[in-house]
Amino acid sequence: MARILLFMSDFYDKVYEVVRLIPAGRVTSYGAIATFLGTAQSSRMIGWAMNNAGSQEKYVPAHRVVNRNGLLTGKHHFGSSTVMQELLEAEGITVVDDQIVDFEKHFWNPMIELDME
DNA sequence: GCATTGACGGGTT
DNA sequence: TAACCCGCCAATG
Repeated sequence: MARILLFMSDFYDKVYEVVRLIPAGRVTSYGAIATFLGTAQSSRMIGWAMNNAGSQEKYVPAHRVVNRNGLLTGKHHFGSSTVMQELLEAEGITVVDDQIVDFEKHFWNPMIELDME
């Protein structure tokens, strides 16, 4: 599975692709994606990529991507500050004070989920 | 071209 | 525990 990603050349496309692979009701972190793509040191780029996600033709469930604390740091990029939380809660994730409850429990690790043959 | 600013993360103090 | 600092790289003025 991970092999397919290797065929994609653009870093941003990889990011969007991984994000799209996140199952509903699960979340991951920018760092996890960065690590998975082999650019762990450049986790900031993930956020930058996400900023452009909205202009992508294909939908990118950016609400399933939070920072390593499970904090909804990018919610204000959804137009409304409550959209992100509501989307997550609609998928069965509880959010309190912009913080995902049981973050580790809902955490989706691309390294594990995609690297398994 | 330089300085500043991030949807970040990890290590130090 | 929290504040702080540094690396990383693209975009912006």
